[in-house]
Amino acid sequence: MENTLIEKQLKAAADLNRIKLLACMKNGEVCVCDFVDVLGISQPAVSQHLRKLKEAGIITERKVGTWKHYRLVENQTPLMKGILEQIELIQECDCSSDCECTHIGEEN
Amino acid sequence: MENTLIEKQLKAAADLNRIKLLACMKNGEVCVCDFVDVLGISQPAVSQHLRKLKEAGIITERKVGTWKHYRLVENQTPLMKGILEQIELIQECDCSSDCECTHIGEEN
DNA sequence: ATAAAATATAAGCAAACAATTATATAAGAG
DNA sequence: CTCTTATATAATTGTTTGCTTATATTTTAT
Repeated sequence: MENTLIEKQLKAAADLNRIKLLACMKNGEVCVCDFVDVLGISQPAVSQHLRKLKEAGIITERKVGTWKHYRLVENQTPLMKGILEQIELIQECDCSSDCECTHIGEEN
Repeated sequence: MENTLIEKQLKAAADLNRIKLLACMKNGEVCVCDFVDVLGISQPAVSQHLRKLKEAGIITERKVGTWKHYRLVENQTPLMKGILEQIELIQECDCSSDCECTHIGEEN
C-alpha cells in the first residue's frame, strides 16, 4: 500500500455523505435509489460519491436489471479496515430499503 | 467519538503533505523549521497544515524559545491510531533535524 | 530600545470539490 | 419499436482548499 493509495482512500472517506454511504453498506449490498433517500441529495450527486469510493477501491458494484447494487469490497486495505470499524461504531445505518429491487437476483 | 470528529480527523489526514508531517512526528517532536525543508513548501503553508492537524486534535505543540515543537498527542482516537499505524508503515520519515533547536529544553 | 529570527495570521488566487440541472445510456414492459 | 425506470455522465456554479506574498507577533540578542 503506497502513499498515493493511502491519500486516495483517506480523501474518499473524508466526507460526511460518503461516511454515511459506507455505514449503509456495512450490512451488505445497497441499491442506489435507497442512498438517495438516506442522504437527501440528488441521484447524480450520489452516483458521483459512489464513483469516488469505487475509484479508491473501497466498494464494488453489481448490476441487477436496471438497478445497481453497491457493496464494500471483500479485501479491504488495513487502513480501510480500521476506518470502517470506527465508522460502523458511530454512524447508524438508516437505509430504508423500501426500493422494490431489494433482494432480487442475489444468487447471481 | 462523534460523526463530525471522524470527518474532521479524516479530512485533516487526507493530504499528502500532512501525511508526511504525521510521519515525521512518529518518533517524537519536530521543529517547524525542519518541516519546511522536508515538504519544500513555504513556512506559512506548513503553519497552516499544522494548525489543521492541531484543530483536529491530532497533534499538540510546545514552545521552546522562539521555536515551536509539534508532536502527536498521547491519547489518539481509535480512528487515528489505525491511520497513524498505516502511515508509519509507508511514509519514510526524512526529517533532517538540522535545526539548532533540536533537543533544547526537552526537560520542561 | 532596536534588530533579528521563528512562527502565526491575513489577504488573494488558482485548483479541487460537491452540489445542481440537463442529457445520455441501458434494461424491462407493453 | 417506444415508453418508462434506474443510473451515469456532462456542464455549470458556488464553496472549500492549499498555496503564495505580505504583515504581525513573540522571543532573544545587542
